[in-house]
Parts: sequence; structure tokens; C-alpha cells
Amino acid sequence: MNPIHEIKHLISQKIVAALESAREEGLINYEQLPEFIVEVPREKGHGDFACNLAMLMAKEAKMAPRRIAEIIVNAMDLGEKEQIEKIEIAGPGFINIFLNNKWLYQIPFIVEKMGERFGYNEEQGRKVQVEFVSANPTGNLHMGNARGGAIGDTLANILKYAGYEVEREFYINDAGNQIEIFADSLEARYMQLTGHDVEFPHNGYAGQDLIQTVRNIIHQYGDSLIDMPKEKRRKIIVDFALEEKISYIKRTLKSFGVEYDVWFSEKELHESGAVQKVIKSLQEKGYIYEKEGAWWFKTQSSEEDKDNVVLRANGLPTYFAADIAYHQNKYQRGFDWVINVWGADHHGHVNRMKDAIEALGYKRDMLDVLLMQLVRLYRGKELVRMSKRTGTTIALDELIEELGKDAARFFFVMRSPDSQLDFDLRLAAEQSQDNPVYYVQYAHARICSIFRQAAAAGISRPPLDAINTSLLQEEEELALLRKIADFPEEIRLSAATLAPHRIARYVLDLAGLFHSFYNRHRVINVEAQLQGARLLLMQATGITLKNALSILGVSAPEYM
RNA sequence: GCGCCCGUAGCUCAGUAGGAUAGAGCAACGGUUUCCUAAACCGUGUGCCAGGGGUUCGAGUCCCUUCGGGCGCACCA
Repeated sequence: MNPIHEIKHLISQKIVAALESAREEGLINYEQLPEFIVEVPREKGHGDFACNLAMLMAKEAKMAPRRIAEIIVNAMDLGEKEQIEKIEIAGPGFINIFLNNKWLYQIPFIVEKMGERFGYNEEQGRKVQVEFVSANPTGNLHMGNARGGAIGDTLANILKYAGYEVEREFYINDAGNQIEIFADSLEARYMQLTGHDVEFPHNGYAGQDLIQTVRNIIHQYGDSLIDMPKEKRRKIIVDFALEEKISYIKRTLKSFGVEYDVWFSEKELHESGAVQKVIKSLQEKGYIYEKEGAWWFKTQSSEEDKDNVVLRANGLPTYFAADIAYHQNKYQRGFDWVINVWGADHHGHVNRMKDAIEALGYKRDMLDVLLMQLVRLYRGKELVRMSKRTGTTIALDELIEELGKDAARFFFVMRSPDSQLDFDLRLAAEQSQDNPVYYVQYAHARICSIFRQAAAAGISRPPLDAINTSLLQEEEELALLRKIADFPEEIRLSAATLAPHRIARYVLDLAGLFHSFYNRHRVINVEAQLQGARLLLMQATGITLKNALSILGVSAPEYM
């Protein structure tokens, strides 16, 4: 249910029909219709909807745009029951369409009936997977992971509302080189903490969290691991640490409001032979060749400028090879759209990944990678290093404790993924009082308060069939209605452009319109008919706020 | 050197997949509370949309180029 989209669609159809009938009458000549849009103009004076078709086909039709617009308008079937009030031709040739408010007055009823489902678009019949965070299980979750978590989870919610079947997935990088380094680091710490003089590896993970992990290992195993064969000892240590880290990640993300459908292990991909198998099959298809002892994936597209190694001279597959097998696995599971949320430092990986899935026989556009720029952490003016190795970073669980889940999530998703984020811990802590998230939550709490007040005064919302929403004539009321009506369309557009921050903007706009209304008009103790209509308007506003906030993973409190 | 992202008000950022007169928040100043929560509202000011070319009816948005910032360019992940 997307009223704005339906109206846009209806208007488009009418315009196309008008044009075709004008052509039949010989009033205008053209071969093909250009891609035109029907949009909600920024200026109210330009109508409720506007269309740019006349300008776009001026060349083809060899006519002045305003003349074309005139022909269209004259040929348009307005329909008896239609709600078009007037049509104007304006500016260089815009067709501006003014509706009467009938359609708007249906909105609160629709919202009330749909409740939690208001905002949902038609089923798309597509299965989409969003893979995000996928942090290395070798350390704590940092601010980049936090941003990825907020963006990925919000995007998954948006896609669900946009009509897709959505699954969330976390890819556990529990294999490969970094795990070896992880093991070296843990082992060295274990030896040190059990009183042996062992040097810590230069490239090891020096974070305090690993020391704690090793203490836990000692708590369970004591120094019994020392006399074991090295391989056995390492396995016990690594398995213990991975288990601990992964459960920390799960726990922390859950407290951030993020829950996954699937936790996918890279190690299993290796152990099941899937990696070797995919390399072999690409080899057979001629996509892989040998050079200098290694095996290379041949670049297919012009967008990637070099070939990439999948199998090293030492016989071990690269991360890229595992990722190819991983993506094949995703498509084999029936996803016809896969979205990965990655940090900008991985952008070089995007095109070769697309090349690879193409080589596997899938379409390039079955994969989208949402790149987000990196987060830089400041404390005042001072840059806080985020390296896991130096271990001086602030972890996500600490941030949640300091700011709360709601404010933290809102902050991370408020900005476009394309803009880099300077997160000042000191400022965030100071500003927690006037963080924009409270502005929105306050709107919701105020609405709840209205209903509490009403109940206390013995006032309740009349039954729907006794409400006349056309009494809502004030500018602030109409603006609210329009904004509410726009919610499903806003979701559709956020999904289509992979732009989760639009929902944060939307909810701020909606809250702003509510606050303006609230300060100028009263809901309770106005004339009875109007009171009923306003109560329904408030209910619709509250539902929309709550739904939008739930997409962001932010709570909608009843009191503040 | 090559590639990707960014450059918009004093600061932080939007700008509806090319549309009409570029907007919000913060900060500054002034006002609003016998009335549903003042964590709110209303008002006042600011822009060579980094610079320069181009594409077209129309460019903050697309293309080229210069400058500035970030990130990549491994038989790491």
C-alpha cells in the first residue's frame, strides 16, 4: 500500500493515454516516449504532483514544450470520479496537477487499519540477503563495525518494508592468515601469563581483550597446555578464543538491536571443499590460469584493471577464492539479490567480485556492495587510533553503555554512507541531551501523553465510521497528512537507492511537523467532531513515527 | 602514477536515481508556558554549491579538467 506511488502511477498512465490519443488525432508526432517522471514538487505552488514529459519530448515532437503540455492537458481524461482539481502548465513546460484533498483524508484510516504494516510496499517476490559487519573475530567491535551494524540492519528493515524477503547474515572470518596471527598472539600471551619468557609477535594483536581471553583459558586449563604438542595446544587456544569472541560479537550486536538469521563460517567453506571446487570449476571454464607458481583469476571487465590470485604458490587459497565460493553459496541458497555492506577500504574488492560472480554464471547486478566511508574516532581534537593491534580503541559495547543504543544507532545511520564520519566521543557524550533522536522520541511520547490525558478526561477516539477527517483543514494538519502519506514512498525510494539515512531524515521531518502542529493547535477540548478527527490524526502520526523508528532500530518511548 | 568516495551557510550535514526561488540542525540574537510534556514552538541573518570548461530547454546533481581531504592499488583480509 503506497498511496503516493499509486497516484504517480495513475497520473503517468493518464498522461500517456492523453498523448496517444492526441497522436491518433494527428495533433502530435513522436516515435518513442522518453523516460519521464511524475514527482511531488518542492514548491506548493507547483501543485501536488508535477510532470516533466513535455520538455523531454520537445525535440522529438519538434514542438515547443508548452504547446506539447497544452495538447496533453486538453486530451487528458480527468474522469468523473477523479480527484483532480485543476491542471496548470507552468515554467518551461511543467504540467502541474492539483488534487483536492480527498485522497489525503483517507490516509489516517489506512494507517489505523494497517498499524504496524503501514509503510509496507507490495511484495516484490525477490529474496535478498544483506551481509554486514562480518567483523574479524580477533578483537572487539569498533566504530566502523558499529556504523556497518546500524546501516546494514536498517537497510535490511527498509528492504523488508519495501516488499522483499530479507535475510541478515554475518560472515565469520575464522580461517586464513589472520587466524594464524591470532593464534600466535594468544599462544605468546599464554606462555607469558604462565610465567614463560616468550617474545610477543611484532604483528600480533596487542589488545587488552586478548589478555583477558587468555586469563579465561588459564582459568579453565591452568598450565596444562604447555606440555602438549604445539598443534594441539594452538587448536585448543584458538577454538576457545574464537568461541569467546564470536559470542561477544553476538551479544554486543544483539544489545545494539541487530540479530542475524545466519552466521556463516568461512572455515566450513574450506573444510567442505567448496573453495577448491569453485576454483576447479572456474579453471575448467577457462577463467583461471597459472603464472609464477600461482593460479590467477582472469579479469573479465574493463572496470577491474588487473588479474587476481586465487591459489597461492604455497597451495593455499586466498581470501578472494573463499569469497568466490561464499558468493556462489549465497546464490545457490536462492538469493536473487545480494547486498554486502563493506568499509570503503574494501572498495578495490568490488569489481573483481562482480567479475567472479559473472564467471560463475550469475548476473553482475545480482550483487550490490554498499560502501561506507570510514569512521574516525576523536576525543575532543585528539584522534583515537582504531587499530586492534595497538588495542587503544573504544569498543561498541562501551559506546552503547555510554550513549545508549538508540542514540548510537541514530547517529550512525543519520548520515549518508558516502560521507565520512568524525565521531567525537566527548561531544557525543556532552550532546546526548539534545541528540536529534530525542527530538523524535519526544514527539512519540507527547502523542502518547495526549491519549493518556484524553483517557483521564473520559475522552476516547470515536469509532472510525464516526470520524470526518475532512475537518482537518489547518496548514499544519495538511502538512502532517502529506508527510504520513509519503512514508511508504520514502521507503520504496530508500530501498531503491540503498539509502538508509533517508529514513532518519524522514522521521526528523515528521517529528518536526508534529511539534509545529502541537504547539499551534489543540487536540483535546476542541469541538467534538474536530477532536475526533484530530485524535485519529494523532494516532496515525504515532503509528508512523513508531514504524519509522523501528526501521532505524530505535525505540518509541511512551513517556520521557 | 592509477582507481573509488567526498568538497554545499561560522560548524555538522540534507538536497527526493537532471527539474522550477539550494534547505535543516547546531551555534548567535529576540520572542512564546492561566492551554494535551518548553527535551517543544515562532521569528531574524548567512551561500562564486571548491575553481574552470562542457552536455541541454534546465546542472549542487551528468561528463572532462585543476585544486584540496579520505581510502585503496599484495601470492593480507
